[in-house]
Amino acid sequence: MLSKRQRQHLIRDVVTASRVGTQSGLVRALRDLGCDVTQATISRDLRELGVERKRDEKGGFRYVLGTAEERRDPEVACSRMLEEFSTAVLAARNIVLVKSEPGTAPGMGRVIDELGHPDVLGCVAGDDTVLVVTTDDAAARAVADYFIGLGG
Amino acid sequence: MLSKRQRQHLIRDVVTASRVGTQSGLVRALRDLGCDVTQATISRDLRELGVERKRDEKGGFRYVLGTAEERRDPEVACSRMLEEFSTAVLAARNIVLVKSEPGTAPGMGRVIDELGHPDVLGCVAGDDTVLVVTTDDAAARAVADYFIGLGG
DNA sequence: CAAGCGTGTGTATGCTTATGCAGCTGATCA
DNA sequence: TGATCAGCTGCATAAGCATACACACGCTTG
Repeated sequence: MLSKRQRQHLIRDVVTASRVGTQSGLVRALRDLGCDVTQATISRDLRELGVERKRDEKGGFRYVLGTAEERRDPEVACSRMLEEFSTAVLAARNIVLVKSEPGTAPGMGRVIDELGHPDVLGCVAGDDTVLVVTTDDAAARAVADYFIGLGG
Repeated sequence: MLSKRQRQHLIRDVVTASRVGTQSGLVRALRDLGCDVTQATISRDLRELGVERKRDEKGGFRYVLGTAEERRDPEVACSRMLEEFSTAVLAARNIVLVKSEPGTAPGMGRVIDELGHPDVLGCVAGDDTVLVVTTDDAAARAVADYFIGLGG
């Protein structure tokens, strides 16, 4: 008998590697890998792992690992993104410019949108720059400071 | 009897505004709003709308609108958003202004971004307005016409 | 008009997932 | 040691969702 932790790890692997879309399918897959367990347990495991069931492109179902972003508080997500990828945060007039590693700006823009910050009107992400438009000049400075505080 | 389109619009509203987590709950909510329909139809509607069922923070379920990038065809997504939520599309210089129902602009902006239209440099979404910046004046007119064709 | 087709819907039902309950196991503590 | 408790699991079943089928309606075409 595998431990709960091992089993859940296995579930992650199976879900990542194959296209299983039902819990009974998962039960079978796990049995083939030497882990005998029932659907009820799988149900609870999937919940604990944050695995989601989505439609795939052909209309069938598929379990997928929840993305990091979906699991987190938006502010935490934003904080991590800023810590990891931002290279500069500047305020200019009512615009905040967030410079980031090449290719990371769209994701950065997304988490910034997710924040739902009241002073942020919206943002435009290029490849390595996010332009955040705020309500006014003071708001831009405040938002920039906020981003810097978050890890930018 | 409401049209399918109206009903689906209503479903979006209900899903956005309240925390309904079952299809029968949705059936009740819609009945209260004067739309009599069965669970089977809701099931099909949710699929067509790309609505997802997720755990909320307290362990219960909740339906949520899928994000733009999770939908298959960006043009279809954009078209739906425009049809349902836009109230005006205007071109001014190299800017296209898309006016929309209050609160819908951020979503609208996202699907417009998703389009990856070559003449669109980026956009900024407020609460009920999306500002789309295009390469030049002619592009703005072309893009505005394109949006109008899509259902704006 | 009639036939044929596509779309939308409800009904009934099957499929899938969630969960109450009880039993087991291992840890802790007096 | 025995009592107690928490965590994990399976079983049985409830809750919830998807869909095959049949029918109705509107459109098109000959």
